[in-house]
Amino acid sequence: MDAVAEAAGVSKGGLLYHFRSQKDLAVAMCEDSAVRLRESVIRQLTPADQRPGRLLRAYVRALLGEDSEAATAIMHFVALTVYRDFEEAQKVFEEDAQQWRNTFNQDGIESHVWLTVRLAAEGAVACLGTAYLDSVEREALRQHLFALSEA
Amino acid sequence: MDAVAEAAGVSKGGLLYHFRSQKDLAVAMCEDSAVRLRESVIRQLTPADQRPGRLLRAYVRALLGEDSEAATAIMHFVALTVYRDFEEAQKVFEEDAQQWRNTFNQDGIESHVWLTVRLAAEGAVACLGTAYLDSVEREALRQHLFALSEA
DNA sequence: TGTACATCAGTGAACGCGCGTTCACTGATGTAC
DNA sequence: TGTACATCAGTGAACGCGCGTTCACTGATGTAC
Repeated sequence: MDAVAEAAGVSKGGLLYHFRSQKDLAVAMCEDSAVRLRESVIRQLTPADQRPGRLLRAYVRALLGEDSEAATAIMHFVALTVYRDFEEAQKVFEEDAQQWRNTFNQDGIESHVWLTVRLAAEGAVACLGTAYLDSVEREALRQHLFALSEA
Repeated sequence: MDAVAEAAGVSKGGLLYHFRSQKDLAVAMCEDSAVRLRESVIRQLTPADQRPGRLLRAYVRALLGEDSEAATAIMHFVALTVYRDFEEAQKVFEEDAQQWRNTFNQDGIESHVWLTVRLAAEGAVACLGTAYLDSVEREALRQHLFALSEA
């Protein structure tokens, strides 16, 4: 709460005025991170690319692109992990998950392909900033995921 | 600390006798989860399978197999996420990461392939128990990752 | 146009509870003589 | 073989600090008359 209040430039009391409790704030943060990730992916859609898998490629760019975009993605996956056992947050994620399923199913590629590419990108995001994925591996993965999305 | 002490069948004081502080305990838990995952993967190695990618297939089985094995994997990836900014824990993970790189490089398949399959499996583990991956998708992914590991 | 009242978006001090940590103590086991 | 002392693996009560929450209060803005 201290950290969030400071980052928001508000007193702790002021923060609690907008969110009745820490749990409320947590749920709001989960919602926000989901929305931000969605917006980030949409920003990565390029009009030039209209082939099947264009959404998937935008997803990969959002997750494994420049660091500023990746930070958004990291936040969402950290939230998903940290609030894994927090019921109210899971409800938020359920809706988000269903939306993604729907949009990926309209992307024109087989579901086991987008599942693989998408989860590989997410696995990579979870490893960003850790010793499990260096920048060379990250770039190699990016290229291979683009290739897979064209099949 | 309460939860760990209770699970270990010891008083909180007794727990602190073995680990000088909560941080010490956290580092030990990270080490333990890394070791357990490694053991879990080794258990999944089958003598019948000597083709290239056999380690990768064992990895996929350990992460996406029966729930009892998957729980071990989940614990490791939750630890990696939760202690993302905890220096002492990252040192543990660095060594683990290097070991995995070495063993995968001896598995007889191209690095961008094992990177993709491995990260997809890890991404899936992170989603297990959440709304982002149901059991049908999990099984479809498993089969596709096996297929990719044969190429 | 001025006055009175209401609402809103906060402040910051105080509270109190949970939780990590400390500490004096204990019973069992080992060791020296 | 008995005695004295040391070490080990804990116990459980107490401590104290951090942190989420509450609350009385405030200044700015809006509204009714």
